Order: sequence, then structure tokens, then C-alpha cells
Amino acid sequence: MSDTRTREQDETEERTRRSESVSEAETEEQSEVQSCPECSGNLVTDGARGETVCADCGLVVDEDSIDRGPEWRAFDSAERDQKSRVGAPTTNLMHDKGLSTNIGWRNKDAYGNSLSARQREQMQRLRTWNERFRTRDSKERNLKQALGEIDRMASALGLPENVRETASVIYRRALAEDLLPGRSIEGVATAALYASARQAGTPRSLDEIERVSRVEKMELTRTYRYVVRELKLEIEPADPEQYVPRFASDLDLSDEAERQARQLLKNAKEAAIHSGKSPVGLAAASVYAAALLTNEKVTQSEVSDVANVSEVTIRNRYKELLEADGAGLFA
DNA sequence: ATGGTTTTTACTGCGTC
DNA sequence: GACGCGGTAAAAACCAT
Repeated sequence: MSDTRTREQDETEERTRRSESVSEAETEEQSEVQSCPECSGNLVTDGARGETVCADCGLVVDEDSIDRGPEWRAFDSAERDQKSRVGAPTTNLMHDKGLSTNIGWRNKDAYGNSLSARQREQMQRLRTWNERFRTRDSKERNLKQALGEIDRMASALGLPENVRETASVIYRRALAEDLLPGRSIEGVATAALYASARQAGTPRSLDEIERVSRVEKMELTRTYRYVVRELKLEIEPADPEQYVPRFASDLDLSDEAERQARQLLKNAKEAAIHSGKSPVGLAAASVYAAALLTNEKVTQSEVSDVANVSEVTIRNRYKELLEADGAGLFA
């Protein structure tokens, strides 16, 4: 209730401020001085207008900059506390989102003075209990382990932070919906990672995932399907183009070949020959065909190696690709 | 469980270096 | 003769029913 009211207030205040003057927060940013490319005079950033201008000749060096300051203003610290809507960033990578209390290990007080023996003893007890409460029930401990697992696999596969975040979220949801009983933590964690990698557009094949995971492929596919179905995750079939860069770089192909491969895949989509076929095979075939078209030598077996697809599949797909391409050219 | 589709395995023939 | 390539048939894997 009071939240919404404060918000509206903030916004009205902001509008009035914009038209008037520059707030205190921006005065600090103004001090960032460089020299003008025209007259080498001092540059001034005007946060309210979102521009960087030369103080001497008035040349606008940069416009539409982003004002990262708050959109409200406060006149004293109490007001600031009241209006601020943010705190420390949270992260799904920690089982408690990094929001729980953390007691440091140093036996010093806030001023850096050593603690007395009695105080040290107290602190030690506090740490012990804090840790116990933090990982209180089985779900929390479960989550802690799973997130560790996700993190380990993600780094082994070179997946970026955001994929891990998404995987954590998926896992949390699975946990919240009681999907875990009867399934292993590793299995669900792996499935979550697999799903998030695909959602993020950086798919890893089941084989790759399986290599870094502790679960069998069969269990993985089963839990994956289960999780996707139960959580109603919308994961569209992997786009072959997403594999192209990886294959191309594994094979040391030129950018030109990579571009060519994408083009072939676009044509293939036009001709609608890609439905039902494995995206990986299609990607592999396009890479192979592109290498041929740009006169770069790669053998079918090399491509099949890096893509983990059989040569036969590459042959079949790439035949279709060229047909579609030819049809596209003459149409 | 079953049937249809796709992928893989295994094998063969052809041309080239 | 080894290698890359294209093709085929049968087996295996996968998916929806």
C-alpha cells in the first residue's frame, strides 16, 4: 500500500526535478573532466539532459547517456533510507540468495580491536548456531548441494553466469513444487542446467552434459522431460544456428564460412526441411557445406567428430541443404 | 507395447593423390 | 594403397500414441 504511494511520489518529484535543476547526486559526476576534441576545452556531463558538452565551445560530445542515479531525491539520510528501494544485490546462486546473516571469522570488533576471550567464546557460539539455522531444514541443505553441483558442471562446460542463474531458478521451482521425491538431486540439477542452457541460446548436447554430470543419460532425459512438463517450461527446439559458431571455431574455419553456414540454414528454414531433423546434424552439415563453398578443407569425419554426428547424417543433411540453396537461388 | 521416423553402424564402389 | 566421398541396407534409438 504505502509502497505504491511512495512510488508515485517519487515519480512526480522526479518530473519536477528534471525541469528545474541538477540534484546533488549528479554534481559528483559532473567533476569527471576530459578535453573537447574541437577546442580542447573542458567537458562537462550534464546528467539531467543526458549529454556531455564542451564547457567552452558548447559542442555536444555525447548524448543520450544513461542516468544511473536514483530517480528521487532526498535531503537527509533518514529520507534517503525511507525512499531507497534497493539493498544488496541478491543472487540465486546462493541457497539463501545471499540474504541471510553472515558472521565474519575475524575475532575483531568493528573498530579492528581484538576481542576478549569471553567475547571470542560468544562469537564462536553465535557462528555455530547461525550456521545451523542457515542450513536449517532438508530443503535448504538439498538446495545448497544442488547449487554447488550446478556451478561445478556449468564451469566445466564454460557456461556463463546467467545460465547458472536460470538453472538455479529452475531448480528452486522444482524444489518448491515437490518434484524432487523419487529423483536424485544430481539428476534434477543436471536437467535444470540443460534446460537453462537451451533457454539461454547456448545449448550443450546431452552428451556434453552427461560427460560432466554424475547421472546416466537415461535418468537425465527422463528427469529433464519430467521437469519441463511439470514446470511448463517453454523450450523451443534448439536452433541449428546456435551450434554454428562453436563448430566453426573448433574446425578453425573463417568468418566467411561461418556466415555462409548461417545463410544455408536460413534457406533451409525457408524450404522447411529442418522440421523433425536433429538440429545438431543440420548445423554440422551446414558447416561442412559452407567449408566446401569457401574452399576450406575439412573432411566429413572431422565435422562429424566435433559435432558428434555420424558422417551419414552429415551427407544426407548437406545434400538437402544444397538442394534447398539451389532452389532458393533460382527462385 | 507399438509403429513410424530418424540416426547410426557397417559395408561397398569410385575417384584421386 | 590410403583417403575422402557417396550410396545402401539393416539395426538401433527416439518419440508419440
